[in-house]
Amino acid sequence: MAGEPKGGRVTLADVAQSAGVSIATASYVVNGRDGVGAETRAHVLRVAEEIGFRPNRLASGLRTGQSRVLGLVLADITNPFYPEIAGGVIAAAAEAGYRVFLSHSGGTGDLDGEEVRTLCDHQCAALIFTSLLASDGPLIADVVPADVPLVQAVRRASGLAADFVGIDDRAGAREAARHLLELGHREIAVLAGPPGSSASCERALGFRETLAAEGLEPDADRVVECQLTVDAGYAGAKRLLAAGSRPPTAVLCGNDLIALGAIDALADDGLSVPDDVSVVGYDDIWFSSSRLVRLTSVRQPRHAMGRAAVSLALERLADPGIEPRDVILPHELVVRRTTAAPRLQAAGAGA
Amino acid sequence: MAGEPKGGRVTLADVAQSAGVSIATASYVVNGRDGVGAETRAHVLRVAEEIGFRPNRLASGLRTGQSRVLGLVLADITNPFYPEIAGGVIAAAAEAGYRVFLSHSGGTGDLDGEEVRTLCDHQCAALIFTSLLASDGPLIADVVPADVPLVQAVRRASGLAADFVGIDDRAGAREAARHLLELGHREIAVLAGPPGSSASCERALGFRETLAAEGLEPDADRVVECQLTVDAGYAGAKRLLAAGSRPPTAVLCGNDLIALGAIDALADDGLSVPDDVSVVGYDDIWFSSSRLVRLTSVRQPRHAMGRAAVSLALERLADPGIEPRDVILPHELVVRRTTAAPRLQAAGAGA
DNA sequence: ACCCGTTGACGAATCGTTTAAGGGCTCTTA
DNA sequence: TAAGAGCCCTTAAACGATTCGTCAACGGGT
Repeated sequence: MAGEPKGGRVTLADVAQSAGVSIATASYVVNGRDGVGAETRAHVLRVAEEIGFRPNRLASGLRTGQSRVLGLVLADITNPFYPEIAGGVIAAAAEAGYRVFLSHSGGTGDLDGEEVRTLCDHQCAALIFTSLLASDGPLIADVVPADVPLVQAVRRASGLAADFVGIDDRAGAREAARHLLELGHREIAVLAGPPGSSASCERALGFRETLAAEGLEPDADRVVECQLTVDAGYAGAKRLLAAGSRPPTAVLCGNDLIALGAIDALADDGLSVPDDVSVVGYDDIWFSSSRLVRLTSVRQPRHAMGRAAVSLALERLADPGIEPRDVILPHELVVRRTTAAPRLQAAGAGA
Repeated sequence: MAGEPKGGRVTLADVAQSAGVSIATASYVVNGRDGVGAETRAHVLRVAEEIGFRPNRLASGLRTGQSRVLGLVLADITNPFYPEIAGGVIAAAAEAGYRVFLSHSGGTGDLDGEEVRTLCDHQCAALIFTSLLASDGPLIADVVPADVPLVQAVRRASGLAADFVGIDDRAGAREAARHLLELGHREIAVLAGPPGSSASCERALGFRETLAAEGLEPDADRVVECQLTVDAGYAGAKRLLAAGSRPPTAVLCGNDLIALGAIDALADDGLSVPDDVSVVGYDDIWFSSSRLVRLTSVRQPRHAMGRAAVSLALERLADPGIEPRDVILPHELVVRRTTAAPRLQAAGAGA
């Protein structure tokens, strides 16, 4: 009955012809613009439906310069933290009629300029970066057109005035450290994330300033920097155990993956968690709440962060003039089974 | 020095003008087509670089009808299995100069037609679905234009003649079941995935036919179907324990998330794994290899599956005529610490 | 009866790229 | 030297949608 006239897909021109109106009118109708009579509108809509019209987003994007597409750059897609952010981004984008391009910048998180450039070639309306490194700031400015809004999620690059969504990493870290102090720990090590990541820096800072306030600034071999992976956490913890004369009674970790690796390493050395050593993670990935793990960690509202990033992007798109904003979402220290008071002999040994 | 002539971005026309050639020539050059003199070519390339030309993929896509974009639909982005497939897809796509749109169809995995339609509106060159349900087949045919190649990964929909990439789920399941049999288990329960998923069905079939071959077809209350999540696995295992007069000595699970939930539930009931009950998962998500878990599971080559899906899509794009193909990748039963021989009293009780 | 404001619809230019068709050159060859 | 063959390059017409400016028709006010 109602087939496409040509071999290809149904275009606005087909709708216009079938409905006996001009292409312009058809366009106004399908876009819900006014200036079209109610009758005509209804008729065109019905015809469009009948012949199976679907707008070509390439064409409309070309004409308007607005592609209803967001670019999302994740650092490490295998870290469960990021897919959940992506979930929030995709959901919020879909609600606003946007689609999202997913990119990932390899494990280390440093940005491939060409990768981002090709993303921009598709005329993304805005770009959302999780996991920028400090050094990515200048690069990005070169690589993405000035009129494309940028949103930084989780981490921020230095020298980049762009909207940001995240949590107060330092405050979260302070709470984590204070939790250990309150349990009575005094021999506390830090398995920090890489210094290029602003979030890792803030966390490390929060850990250390809280310990320092108690006169507990840890010495150099009690602070190890490592990548944000299980393997790196394992290796880092091994290094920690090899270096100190005595193992720490607690470890503050830059994220949950490090914490997981550390727990493995401790177990390898016959140290049990939390009886011998307490471990605190950061991010509270879903895994951490499993009964097998029960990791004490600092929870980030991952899904909400993704949604907020989209809001920031769309708002800036609507009004490019506004000042860059920071959206700081609430975090929460979730205490589970990997932290406990230190053993008596260890706690009393200092005197 | 070299700035854009207009306020907007640098177009091919700008390159042509700056280089003193026609737009057509500029186009031939940037696309690496021949029929352009070596000198001219070099000159145009230099100019393009200098003034910062970047092709507008919307325009080229509109013109050619080919958008160098792949659509990827994942069921559950929080299941670590899928992001790794996505990683493979994105990597392979990038190598071929394609970008990928990421979509996810909510936890249950049933497809939202409108979601897929809007994906197609962006003129995706091909679509890759992980996690189709049986009932999605007819829907998809209605929803995506006939000239867009479809690739099914992991699962397949019934009545959809499209390329497929996955593993031999039934064979993997048979190996898992045989592993338990060889350990001496006779009281084996199954926590199967939802029947709408072809992969879950195949696995359940593989489990059951292997048990049946030993005369061990489990009775109805030893087979529970549940969604592919930790929570569902937990609930399913609870149901299992409540139903049977005696707990099984082993449980075969539809995927690792179910297995994780089951382990939690067993622990809740004071049953230890593997001493009281052995548990086998499926998928071998990265988590399962953690020392905290050490789940016996069937490994799927996730990254390779993503890459293979892209290959299938691009090959079909190049030659739409070829017959639908199945790419079956190798799987591997990975035996870890959640499976062991049954307790003596349990094993001997049957006689 | 005339003018004017309003409403509803349309024509045509435009976004940036690709590509078929064509047109000057130079060079070879008879 | 004229014709034919390449080689380079250009002209111009698409692709499918948006949108500005125009215009016909209609009704009401004077």
